Amino acid sequence: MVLRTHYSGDILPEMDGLQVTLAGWAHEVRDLGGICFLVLRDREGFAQVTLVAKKVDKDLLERVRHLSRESVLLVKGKVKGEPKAPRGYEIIPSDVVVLNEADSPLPMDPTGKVGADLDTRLDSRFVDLRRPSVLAVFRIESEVLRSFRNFFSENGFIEVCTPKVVATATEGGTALFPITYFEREAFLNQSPQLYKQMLMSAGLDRVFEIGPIFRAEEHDTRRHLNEAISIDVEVSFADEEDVMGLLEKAMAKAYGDVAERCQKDLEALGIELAVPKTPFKRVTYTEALKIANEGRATKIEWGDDLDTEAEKAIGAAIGEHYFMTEWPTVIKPYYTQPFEDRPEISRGFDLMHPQMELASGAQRVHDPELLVQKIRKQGLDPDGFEFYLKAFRYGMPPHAGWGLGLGRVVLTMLGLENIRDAVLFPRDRRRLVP
RNA sequence: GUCCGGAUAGUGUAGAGGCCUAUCAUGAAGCCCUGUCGAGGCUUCGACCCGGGUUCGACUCCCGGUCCGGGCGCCA
Repeated sequence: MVLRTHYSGDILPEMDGLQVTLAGWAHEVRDLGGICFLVLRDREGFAQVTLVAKKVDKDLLERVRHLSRESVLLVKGKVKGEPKAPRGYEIIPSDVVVLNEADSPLPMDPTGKVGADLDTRLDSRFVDLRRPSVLAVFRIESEVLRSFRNFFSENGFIEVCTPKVVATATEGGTALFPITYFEREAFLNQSPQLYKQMLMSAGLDRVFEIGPIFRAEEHDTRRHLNEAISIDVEVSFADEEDVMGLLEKAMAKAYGDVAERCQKDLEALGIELAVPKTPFKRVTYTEALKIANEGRATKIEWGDDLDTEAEKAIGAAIGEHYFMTEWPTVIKPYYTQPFEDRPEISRGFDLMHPQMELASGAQRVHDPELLVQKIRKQGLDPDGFEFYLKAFRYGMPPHAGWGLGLGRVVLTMLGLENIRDAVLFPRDRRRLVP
């Protein structure tokens, strides 16, 4: 049985006289003596509950006056259209039921009158999220997810779920979290990459997955976490240009959907969202390197990965979303297809926001011989990849795909300062709780 | 990992050897108040991260630790 009849946001001044039951938290009590205002907060906003001393039951007034902030309440009463009240209405209560009392003092101030450090906020995330501007980020994130799912659905994709517990450090390179799997050692997967590819051999043709990835790197920055949500896509009989096209369309649609459907949340954040124009610019690695090396003391050599300074310089020069293409084959993973006529350059790409990398993808190697060769070249043992390589020997179509970080999409979309602001319960080098 | 900065009531802060019995806001408790909307007024409560050192005296200076923030690194 749902206790409430309406959210605060559902009520309009025209509903004057209607009997309603609201459920939520005691945001504030303003006692003026002869009149007392209780502000009830729920997910959709605030409702003012007005108690006039002379007209209301004495016990009820005393109870409301002594409510502890953030106690959970049921307010039964009548809607009264009232121009003096916020949003043009107030509730004249017949009863206020305390469902659960909140302790005092609170671990942080949910009204936002007094600030709190990010660390304090994350320690008490359940209170932090009671602030509309904090909740707004996650409603927008929900809309981004909805938008991507719709986009994939409209484009003939199958949504899949691949295992997060895996046997081997499949891709090499990045550090994995080891776990105990009965009597064996296992790992938390760093990417659904290999599984997506196997599903191409299976003939699923177009798949996407939205799920967690885990990286045991000891990075300590505003844009890295050890657990992240990846939006992963793989498409058969397609090349890198095809999947870049999908990615930029999906991104523009996500921005468009948020701009259209999350106006209240954007307002709460004070953001006017500009939808990026498609197609995004294509910048080759070689061109980007030229920009990065301008006026730089220690030049980056062709074939080296770009450091943070370079990424920022290029981002500043381009000023909008762009794809970085034609990466040197040596700095891309083994499953990245090299150009047939110029094997030193690959069909890998990154989707960049001026501030940071958002996604990375490629036309994949589908020839098993070449794949084995490239695995060896990367210093890895093909025997460990047998479960994966097997899928390439019995009819693997050419395919391409990408992986996009959800947190970074939200972070850059909303201009947040820290990836931790875009994740409900972030996991980093130090934080494992809550 | 490394460099820089920081740690003061529940929360956010001021104070830079004795002025500290530590500032302000918020909060909590109480009182006054009939239209508040960050209500207002009055009273009360509540704190110097840990360990060592320097000094007559340390919240303040020095050393070490822990934790936090930022930059970089690491990040197929």
